[in-house]
Amino acid sequence: MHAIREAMATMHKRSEEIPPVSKAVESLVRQVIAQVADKWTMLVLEALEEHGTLRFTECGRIVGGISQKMLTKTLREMERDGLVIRTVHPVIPPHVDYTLTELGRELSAAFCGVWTWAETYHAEVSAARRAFREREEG
Amino acid sequence: MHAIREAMATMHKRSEEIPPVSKAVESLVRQVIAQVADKWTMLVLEALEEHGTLRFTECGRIVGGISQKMLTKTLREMERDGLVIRTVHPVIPPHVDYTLTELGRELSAAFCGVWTWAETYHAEVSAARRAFREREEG
DNA sequence: TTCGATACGCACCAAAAGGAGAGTGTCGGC
DNA sequence: GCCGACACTCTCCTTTTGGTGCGTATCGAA
Repeated sequence: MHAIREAMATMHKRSEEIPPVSKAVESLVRQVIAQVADKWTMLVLEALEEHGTLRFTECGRIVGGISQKMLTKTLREMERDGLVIRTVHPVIPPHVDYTLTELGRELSAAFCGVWTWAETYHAEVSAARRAFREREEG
Repeated sequence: MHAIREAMATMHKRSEEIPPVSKAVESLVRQVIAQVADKWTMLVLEALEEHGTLRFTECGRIVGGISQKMLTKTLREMERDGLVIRTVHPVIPPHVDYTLTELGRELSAAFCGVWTWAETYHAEVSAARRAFREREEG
């Protein structure tokens, strides 16, 4: 918080010509990015994009390696941000469906480039990491 | 770990026709994604893409709200993953330059869609969040 | 009658993320 | 002679992330 205020103060000092509106928008964009650029969010987004409507346990199984706690949290945040719709069927045993909204589908499409990048360059990243480790050690 | 092994076992059971190679690749891709889909990494990537070569303090100022500790860590990880090149000029006071590699520039381009999404839809996200809060409280 | 299935909530705990502030080393300017 | 500049590192602290395991409600099946 202190750091943010300091940064704000610094920005204020040296950005007299930049309109103050962009600052508020940028802050919002950053906030949205920070919540959306999350490992689990990306994985759940992918799962829902690929499989359409999913139930809680099913979603967890497809994502893989996620605990119930994190799955609940991630889905709740996505629901709150308007990325998924949660539909409760009041039957027994309980039945809850999760589906992407249009907003969620748009975000999934936006992340597509990152997935492609990772698929294309993961070998290069591995190589860079090996080279770095050898440089440090050798 | 247990959850992962369970998921693996489940996957194995129901994916006899899927080649096992894709599993290793997917694991790598996920690992890369998890490290790259980070708030600070995205912000530093943006700063370097927009401003070209940057020095340490300069980079921190442009990103805004990042502590030295996190800036150091983020830049080191990006260097390790082959996203930036760190050039030390042995002068006094010290002078260190950070520049994106081709890999980094590609990733930055890949993230472009997410930035555009955030800029386009941040108002919708805010609205969804307000609606959610009212639903919960009211 | 007890068990399993579903979609969680809650409590407890470990690890990681992240911030604040102090220290470092050397030089040139005041 | 002391301060500031730069690019950090180190320590201490709080907050967040994430995992594990237990509890819950209800019904139908064994």
